[in-house]
Formats: sequence, structure tokens, C-alpha cells
Amino acid sequence: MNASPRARAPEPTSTQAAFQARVGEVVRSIPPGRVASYGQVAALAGMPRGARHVGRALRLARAPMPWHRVITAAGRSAFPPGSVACREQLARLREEGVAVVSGRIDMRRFRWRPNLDEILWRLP
DNA sequence: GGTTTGACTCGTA
DNA sequence: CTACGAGCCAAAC
Repeated sequence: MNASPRARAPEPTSTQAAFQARVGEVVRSIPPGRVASYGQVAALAGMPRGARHVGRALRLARAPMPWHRVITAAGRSAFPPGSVACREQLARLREEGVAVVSGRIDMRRFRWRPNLDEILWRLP
């Protein structure tokens, strides 16, 4: 056994792990050519006001996932304008056919609208 | 313990 | 249209 609990490698609690796993499921469900806001992903992952936590979950994510399809509710990249991450995100979205005008995306056109089944599948 | 931080959001001006 | 502030909540100090 591990005699020193403090020596244990930093692992997420079951709650965090569950949330992060759900974020991963939701994000991987976003089809190419569509985008979702952080708040939308948070709600679908079971945390209605956890928009900020989605960002962290994506940053800490180990498994590859289409993180570039998650943008702010205002239709912009959450990364600083002009940053490498921002440009890569917008470039990836453009490759998928998402129109990016002045660093902005029309959420009314490109926002992912999961059908009822997709929503129900990830309910607890 | 309290305080700050952050890949956010929303209302108000 | 942009700007600002309050609200949000777990992690990191």
C-alpha cells in the first residue's frame, strides 16, 4: 500500500473526473462544421453555470478531442486575438467550412443543435 | 482559512 | 458596435 497518501499522484476526484469525462463526450459529439459555446458544453455536461470549468477541462484533457469547436457565446475564440492558439482554432474551423469573419463566427448559423436523443444519452 | 485567477456569460450603458 | 461590472465556481496560491 501507499503509506503516504500525500505521495499519491494528483488525480482528479470522482466528481471532477466525471465532469471532465462528460465534457469530453460532449465535445466529441460536436460534428465538424459546427461550434458550441463553453456554457452550452457545460450545461450538456451537467453543470449549467460551469462555463469556466469547461475551459479548464479542455486544457487538462488528455484524450484528443475537437477543442477548436468550443468558442465563446459571443462567437469568438476564447484565446487572445492574434495568439497562436487563436489562429490555429480559427484555421481549423475554416477548414471545416465554418465562416470566420473578422475573427467572429455567426452562432445563429454554426451553433451545434444536438437533437433530443443526443441530449438524453448523456443525462445521469 | 481568505484571496486571486480563469480557454465564461449576461445585463447594462 | 465596444466597455464595464457583477456573477459564476473550482483550482491554485
